[in-house]
Formats: sequence, structure tokens, C-alpha cells
Amino acid sequence: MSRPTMETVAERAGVSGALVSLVMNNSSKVSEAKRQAVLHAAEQLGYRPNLHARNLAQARTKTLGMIINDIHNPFFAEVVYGVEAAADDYGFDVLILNGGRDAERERRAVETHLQFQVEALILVGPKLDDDDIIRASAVVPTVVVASGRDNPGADTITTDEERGAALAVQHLVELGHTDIVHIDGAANISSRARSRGYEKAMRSLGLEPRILRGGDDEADAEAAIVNLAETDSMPTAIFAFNDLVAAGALSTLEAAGLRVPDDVSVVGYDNTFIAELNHMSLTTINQPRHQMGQLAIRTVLERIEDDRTEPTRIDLAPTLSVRRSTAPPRKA
Amino acid sequence: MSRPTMETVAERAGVSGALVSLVMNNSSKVSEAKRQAVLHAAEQLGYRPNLHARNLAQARTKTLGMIINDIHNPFFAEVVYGVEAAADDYGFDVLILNGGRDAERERRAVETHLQFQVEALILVGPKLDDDDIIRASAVVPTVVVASGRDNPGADTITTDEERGAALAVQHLVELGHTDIVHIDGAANISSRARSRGYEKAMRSLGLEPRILRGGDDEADAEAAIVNLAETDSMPTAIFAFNDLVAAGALSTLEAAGLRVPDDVSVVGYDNTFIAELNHMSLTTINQPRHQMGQLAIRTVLERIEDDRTEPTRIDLAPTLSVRRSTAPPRKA
DNA sequence: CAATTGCGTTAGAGCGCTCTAAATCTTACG
DNA sequence: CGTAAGATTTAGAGCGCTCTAACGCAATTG
Repeated sequence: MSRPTMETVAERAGVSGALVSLVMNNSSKVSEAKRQAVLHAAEQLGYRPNLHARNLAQARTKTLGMIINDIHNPFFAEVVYGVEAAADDYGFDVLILNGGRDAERERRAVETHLQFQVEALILVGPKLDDDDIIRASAVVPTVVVASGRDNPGADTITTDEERGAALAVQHLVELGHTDIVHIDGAANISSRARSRGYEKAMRSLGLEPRILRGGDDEADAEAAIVNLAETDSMPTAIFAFNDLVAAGALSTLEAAGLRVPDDVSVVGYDNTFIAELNHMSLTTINQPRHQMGQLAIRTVLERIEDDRTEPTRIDLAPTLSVRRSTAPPRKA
Repeated sequence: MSRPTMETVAERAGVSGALVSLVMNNSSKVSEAKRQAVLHAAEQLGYRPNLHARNLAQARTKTLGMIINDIHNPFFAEVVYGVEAAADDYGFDVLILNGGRDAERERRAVETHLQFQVEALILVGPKLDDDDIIRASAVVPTVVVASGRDNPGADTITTDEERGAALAVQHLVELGHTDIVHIDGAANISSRARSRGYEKAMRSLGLEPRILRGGDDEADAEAAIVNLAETDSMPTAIFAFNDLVAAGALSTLEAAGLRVPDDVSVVGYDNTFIAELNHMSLTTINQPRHQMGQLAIRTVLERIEDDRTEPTRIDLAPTLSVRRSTAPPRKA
């Protein structure tokens, strides 16, 4: 019992296959009578156009391929929503493949998407290296979202992460802090820009930067802070690589008997919903994720339709979200 | 400059199209010499088989369609990983579409998947109603993951949520609690089973159930607890519909000057990573998400390969994860 | 040395749809 | 009433690949 085809519907409706095709693409030049007949037959048979056949015939797919660094990470979810909303507007389908935080898997995902003849590739926080991206963008328009570096050949939608870090520092300094430590993101892709932003901002305000090696999750923060408590002096404020690291800082500090924000202020990065949780209430740096997703689609579709060829780069402005994890330092 | 086809490669390698096809499917009956020639030509041209053409010709796609209730929700992410791991083993690709917490969008997603001729549908926590699911499963083998109800026509992989709720109650009672309130999930799909489990467990232990209307996020919990504080008596323990509601309970309680777990114990559900955060450290009910994903694939592929026809239902056992949000009640 | 076997290779139909060009049917007008 | 202009409809090629059947050729055999 294979699925009905155009032909089946045509017979049932007493028309030609071509006519069924016209109806399915709601062409205006079909008489109302035949249109109804075809629709009715299709309905009865449970007919559904075969996208593969259509794509083959049209030599285009109206489909976009998106690869997400990690489905786990709620940061990316909103980018996805932005992408989907915009793609919808343009009548494109978006196929999602999960990168699984693994460059090799991402590479395979690219391959799969290309075989599916997607018209563009949207890489969200990719683990791929420059060569991979160059190779992909040679085949199909490619846009990279949320990866601060320059992506040769591809369009880039990102926020100015150096500036984001500066915002964090500035906020803390305005509260009166001078002893501010940064726990970095180690090998993480955005780590460099954020650290650099922190360092520059500190120096430009005449303060001495102190950077500890962190990572991208809670445990990494714990190690850094334990280290801080034992071998160094405790600062009055900590700027963490991201919200998760900040969350780790929160618990480690409290476990050590220090109160946030009374004894130590903490700032995160990304404004994931962890930061929003009342119980965490983390001051953090926000990136306009939804907008980033939308811009990614616009940018890349513009490339398809207007066949622009030089890569574009859009840098959005990060913003500060103040919550309850920051306060003026305790008077000495 | 359209992409190279099999034909292009064939010419370049000086062989027939059919041979290229054989090489691409690494057939064993191709001489090493020709195989190399073909691979070399393909490499040089950047040839990539057109999946649409292949699918059309083969009349099968080796592709599975998955629809996730909400990409935001970290609970589903692990199911996805389980699904992908298993699908990989069987050599199937998995296409992900985001349901966006909206039945209508899910319906469109089903349609898209069907047009893509996926060989099976995996619905993770669907918003669809019975009719939708019946209709889908009439066309293609369908498996529903993480939706406690029975899904006519489709396979179901779920946990016993009544039992999960009972585990929570039992844990609290063992700690010595007798005054335990449940904040439910309102219209949420799993709400009914969890409430029922709570109620049954309470009664069977000779305790009086108290159920408050909640919802599925923080704000809902807040409303419920404020209400509790103002018009009713504060219990010694709260069993929340899910981790997010529990998180809301945590902050609201603390804002009201109550300490967790000293004054009130709190139990969540789902064991999302929120619960794991040290700073939250929520006692909660765990569902074996990864395993659920794997079983979903096995079940549905088994249907394809062995063409079983009657729907299967697999009920996994939930488990209790004890953390720091629960403790014996304060001595009266 | 002719006949047989088997391996490697290829021709060619066919998958379900779109699209162009041509065929057919209406309608309007002189 | 004949005919040109439009409006509808249809035949048929072609999209890139797989698959069956058949073919060519070298190795094997009696």
C-alpha cells in the first residue's frame, strides 16, 4: 500500500497529472470546478506531494539547513526561534541537525545538509574550524551565528563580546568595586573576546586585571574559586565567562560562607533562563538572540535572492541585565 | 554553476553513470581501479549525491522525522540525544522540527515530515490531540515519547508518572512529613497523572491531599504559594509539578522569609539541569530520558523492519534523586 | 579449443513531480 | 456564423539517481 501519487489523484479526478500539479501549487489558471475536483480527490486519497520529486524537478528546495552546537544549551534555543520565525516569513523550511558539541558530528551534519540540497547553511555557535567553513560556504551561502571570530567566506551575525565584557566591568566599577576577578571560558570559542574586553576595560579604568582559568560549566567555577580562596585574596566582585560558570561561583561562594551580593558580587554572561530564575537572579550580559536568528536568515536569503557575493558581518550590541547578584561592595 | 551530477563524474572518470552509483553505495563488485578513478573524479568535482534523486529512485529515505515540543526545554534535549544515538546505529538520519509549544505548528511539522517521506515519526511530548496522532500513524509508523496518556495507533514510550509522584510523596513521608501540598501542572499534559499519583499515595498513607493549581513555570508557583501563605496554612513540604515550578516555589518561599529545607521541603519533577545546579540542589524525580529516546527508535524501527502492526507501550520506571531541598520537618 | 562460469560494467527504464509548448475549449466581436 | 484572442488543459521531456537485465570479457573446464 504505497502512497498515492499525482497520477492517482489525476485519474480519480478525471484530469491530467499536470493539472494536479497546478492545483497543488495553487496556480490561478485553473477553473474552480477542476480545482475542487482535484482537491477532493486528493483529500479522499490522503495524497501528499512528494517533496523529493518536487525538489528534483524544480532544482530548488526552499529549504535551509541549520546546525546547532548543542541542543542542550538554552542559549541557542532562542536563536532557533528567531531563525524559524524569519524563515517562515520567506516561505522556507528549516531542517535542524544537532552538532552535539563535536566538530566531527558537525562536519557530518554539513554533509547531510548539502546532500539534501539546502539552499543555505545556518551554523549556530559552530565548533567547525575555518577550513570547514570555507569549504561549506564555497558550496552554499553560509551564515555563522554567535561566534565572535571572523568566518572567512561566510556571513557572520554576532554581538560585540568585548563590549559585553566591558559593560560588566563598568557596571561593577560604578557600584564601587575595584577588585574584580574574571573567570574565563578556557578553550571556549567566545572566551578570548570576553577576556580581552575585561582586561582592556579594567586597564582603561586604571584597575589591575586578574584572570583565572575557568571553563564552561559549574564545576570549572568551583575549582577556580577554591583556588582563589586558598592561594589568593578574595575579590569583591567576580565576572564569570557565562551564566553557568556564574552559577557555579554562586554555590561555591555560599558554601564557603560568603554571601552574594553582600560579600561578593557576581556577573554572568548570556542571560540564559538560569539567570532569570528568581532564586539565582543573576546580573548578566544579554545578547539579542531572537534578533540574531532573524538577521541570520535575512542576511543569507538576501545572498540567495540578490546574489551578493562578499561576506557581510553584523555586530549587534550586547546589553546589561541587572539583577540581584550585584551590589556595592561592603564598606571596608 | 550548478552542482556536478553523477553524469559529470562518470564522464570525468571515463565510466558509466551506473558505475558511479555503485561506487557511491560502496558496492563490493567494483574493481579497485575504477573505484579509485570514480572517487578521485568525485573529489575533484566536489560531487555530492543528490539525496532527493536517490530517495525518489529508491522509494525510501532512511530518514526519520522528529518533532520536539519545545527546543527551549532542556528536558527534551536528552531525549534527542538518545534518539540520535540509536538512529545512528541503524543508519537513519533524523530531521528535527520544532513544535514551538503550539499544536498548530506541530500539525504543520507533521505535514512537512510526511512530504519529506520520512519513514517514521517521533513525537516528543507532543501537543497534538488524539485525532492528529491517529491520522499521522495511519500514514507512517509513529512513536510518542514522554506523554503519559495512551496514544491510539502509535507506540508510546513513557515513564509511570503516577509512580513518580508516589515516589516523591513516599520520600517526604519517610522524612517525617505529613502536611504535604501539591502544586499541579494545570492544563499541562502530564499534570493529571502526577496529581493522581500524589493523591493516591497520600490517601493510601492515611494523609489528606491538598492540591493547588499551578502551571508550568516559576510565576505559576509564586501565585500558588502567595495564595497559600495568605489564605491557608503553610505545609511542611511541597511537591511541585516540575523543576521550574519548584524553582519558583524556592524563591517565593525564601522571599517570604521561609528557609528551604529547614522550614519547608521542596520536591520537583524531571531532573532537568536546573535541579542539578548546586545553588538550587533540588530533590526531584528523574526520568531516563536518554533511554527513552533510544527505545523510541528501536520500537519504531522494529515496526518498519518486522512490520509489526499493533501499537506497543513501554513504561519505564522513574527514580528519585535526593538533593538538598528536602529534610525532616522542624520539630514542632 | 569451444563451452561454461562469473565478475565487472553498462544501457535504459522508472521514481513523482514541474515546466514548456502545444492543443483544446470558450468567449467576444465584426 | 466565422474567427481571433484568451483561458484552460494536457502531452511529454527532464530532474539525478537506482535497479534490473543484459552484455563483454577473462578465467576455467572438459
